[in-house]
Amino acid sequence: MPASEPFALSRKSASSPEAELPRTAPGESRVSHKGQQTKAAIVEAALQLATRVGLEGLSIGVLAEQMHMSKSGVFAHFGSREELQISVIREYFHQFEQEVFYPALRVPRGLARVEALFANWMKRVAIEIQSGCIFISGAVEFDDRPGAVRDALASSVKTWLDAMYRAVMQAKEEGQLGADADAHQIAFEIHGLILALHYEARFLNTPGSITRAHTGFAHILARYGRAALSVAQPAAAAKPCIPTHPTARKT
Amino acid sequence: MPASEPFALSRKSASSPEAELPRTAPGESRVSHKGQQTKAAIVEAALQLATRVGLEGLSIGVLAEQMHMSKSGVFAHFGSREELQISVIREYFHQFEQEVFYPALRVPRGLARVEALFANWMKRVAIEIQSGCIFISGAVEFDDRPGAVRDALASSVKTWLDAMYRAVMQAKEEGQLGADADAHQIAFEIHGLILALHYEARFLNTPGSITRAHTGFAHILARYGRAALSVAQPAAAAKPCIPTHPTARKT
DNA sequence: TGCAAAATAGCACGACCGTTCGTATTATTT
DNA sequence: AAATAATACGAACGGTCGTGCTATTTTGCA
Repeated sequence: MPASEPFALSRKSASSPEAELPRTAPGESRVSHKGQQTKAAIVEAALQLATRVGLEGLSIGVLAEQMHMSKSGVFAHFGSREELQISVIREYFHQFEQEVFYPALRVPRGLARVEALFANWMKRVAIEIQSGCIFISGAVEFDDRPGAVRDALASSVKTWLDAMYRAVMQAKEEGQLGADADAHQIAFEIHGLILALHYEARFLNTPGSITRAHTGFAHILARYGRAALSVAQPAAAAKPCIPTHPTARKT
Repeated sequence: MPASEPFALSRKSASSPEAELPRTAPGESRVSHKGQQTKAAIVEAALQLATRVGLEGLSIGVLAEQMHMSKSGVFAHFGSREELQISVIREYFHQFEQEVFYPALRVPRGLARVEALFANWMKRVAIEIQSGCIFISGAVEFDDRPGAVRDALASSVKTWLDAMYRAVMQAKEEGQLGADADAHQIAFEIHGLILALHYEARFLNTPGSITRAHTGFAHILARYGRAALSVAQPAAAAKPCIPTHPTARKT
């Protein structure tokens, strides 16, 4: 199981809105699920650890003592450090999917969905200003290091960026963006806003970064068609549909 | 010598256009300069190494064997790994200054200088797509790790970003940008373009990234005032004044 | 309840790390 | 030329890391 291709996000159907615990429902129930439980717990702890210290800084020893387990006990679940790192990436991608991508699918395709995707993305990054983001730290750690980890990382990121691109493309097809709009260019500029936000807010502690990212997004939309109203209405977000709205945030 | 504050870039005067070798001219000529020579050579090699593996990946052992020296011999020049890392940051900042900042000062202040700064910055990042950039990797490695290294890194980056901001501010003061232009916002968006270029070109190998960064910059300028002509003329750059011009590059 | 299998612990290994220390080899000055 | 300081070396220390073994415990099913 080379674990390279992405795990979903390309399949629009994707019914399951919430499926956390190990599958106990269907046919196969042979082996004990105790192992899968603790493995899931380990991955969860590893993800939390990796967001702070990076995938490279992720150490089995530290992870073990945090889990109140022995090093070898933790190690046995993965067989190698690489496999642990890949499991973390897979888990992170899954959370990203659930928090950012799927909720935006409930918004009609077009500009509204693009705005929902961005709003959800921003919401996540705003949290990651404290914790860190392994898609960003991982890119730096593995940009010169070929291997399975880099492949899993790159394919995950590409899958997400491509989803963003497709949403922009749909908005263009629906005539909401003007025929001259370059969807790849737009996706690139949006990506830049997210990266600048992460850099300036997390590393430099520059105040007002969140607002600037939102403003930058409005600028991008304002360049094409009559997207005037969209500037003030970032559209629906995740579950609780928090009224949280930008244009004035602390950090 | 805590080595925290930036090293120049804030002083506009800054006569010396080229001062490489140790100062043998003025009064103090006391100690031998053999040590300083090899130390400079070590720092140079360390910088080259750090751009590829990061400041955290920089190992004294590897550096030593690359210099055909013993570990302790290399170590003695710095006294600690931290001091080595800080020396690397200082050297990188100095090179950045020479290649990006000072050449743009020979261009008249205003929009032209902003374009020159960006053009020079892009030229450097285009090279760093292969080698890496310690301002970017360092931000990821030290965003959660307080200390002297982080301080040196952050102050260097801030100094440069502030220089960019001041250039935009001057363009605004000269009426070339429109009174509604937010200089901080513009600097933020430019920073995002550079970061997106680095991410997509270096990590994802996305073709066309360089062109997209240039296009994004043109979009930013086009939003304010009648900067139509400026889109096609990125202005003077470094020494050789290479005719290199964007709008069509491979990577 | 008993038993195979899965899960975990314990231990040791080799590799690499930054750092220290005593000493030898140079360079520079007197 | 002798005296002295600056450089460099080599070996070793304590530490952390991932990983490979072999026991031991725990789990789930008959």
